[in-house]
Amino acid sequence: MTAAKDRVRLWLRLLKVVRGIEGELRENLRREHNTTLPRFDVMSALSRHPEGLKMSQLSGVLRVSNGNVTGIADRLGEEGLVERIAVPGDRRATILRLTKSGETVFAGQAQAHEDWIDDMLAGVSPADARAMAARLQAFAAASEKEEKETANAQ
Amino acid sequence: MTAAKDRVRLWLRLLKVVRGIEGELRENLRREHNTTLPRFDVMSALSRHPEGLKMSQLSGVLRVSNGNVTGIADRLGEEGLVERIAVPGDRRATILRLTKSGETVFAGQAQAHEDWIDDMLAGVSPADARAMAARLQAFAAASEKEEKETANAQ
DNA sequence: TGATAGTACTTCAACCTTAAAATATTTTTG
DNA sequence: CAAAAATATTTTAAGGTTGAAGTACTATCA
Repeated sequence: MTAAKDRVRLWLRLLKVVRGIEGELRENLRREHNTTLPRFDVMSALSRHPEGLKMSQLSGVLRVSNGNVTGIADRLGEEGLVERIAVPGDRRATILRLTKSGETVFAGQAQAHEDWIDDMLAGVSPADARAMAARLQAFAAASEKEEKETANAQ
Repeated sequence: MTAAKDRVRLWLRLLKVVRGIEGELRENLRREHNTTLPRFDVMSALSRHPEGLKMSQLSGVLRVSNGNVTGIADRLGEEGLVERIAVPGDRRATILRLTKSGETVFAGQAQAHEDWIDDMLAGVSPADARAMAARLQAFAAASEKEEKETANAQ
């Protein structure tokens, strides 16, 4: 009975902490780098795939809708930070990748991001950080597994 | 040096888990209750204050912008779930509160919300939930304290 | 091969979100 | 008291987000 209440309380705390950090990141990105968290997320994903990602792969790894990525890619493209590249052999698909300029700009943002997080989570020891990350990883893995099984059962 | 990387990894995991749960909640709210998370959040805050909250108090407790609450209140108002009430003695302010209908509707949503969370976090024991919630609470308190001191120092 | 199903992406309408500007009112203060 | 500062809310412009509909292309298979 109370178990549910305990879990809800945990969820609300989790949400509050994450939203707080997210808000501060958003504000820092805007103020110091004139960008947004979604743009940062897209560039971050692309930076981990120097050869680029198809639009659909990108929305897959970011877990956002297809149409969403279209708009962000458009705006990043206008600023010359990313470019769309045709996929040989499939005229439906497009690959998005960072431009040289995009790589340079992102490098600066990524370093700042790491510093901000390190600062905000300074109260968490590296050991605790690793322990919690491992727990969360286990939880996320279990959730995904269950999701798949549910999907298969349909 | 690695401390920063450990903390960033923790942050990314945290973000992933919270976004996953948030996404599922959003989808459930839409599918089963024809509403959204922001609307649920507003009604939840109001349900904890049966006498209503001023618009500014509401944006304060939800930690969102003023203009944001205006729009959500408008839409909830159109459906008769909340009502704006004049504040005697201050014609600038408005109090927002749940209508009878809003209370009834929210009661159903809140129960479903609790069930969903309990289900999604079933893998977390009540003891673990309490322990983590306490940690997060301490972290949030420390962050807020620091924020205040920084503000005062200016 | 040619209809049909499937895939990749974009567009659309509706809503959420913010920061900044605008409006209206109250409080402070010279 | 009148001007100025502060407060409470709304409006606005720009962007983010979704699910669904639309467009274009590719794959299947009868």
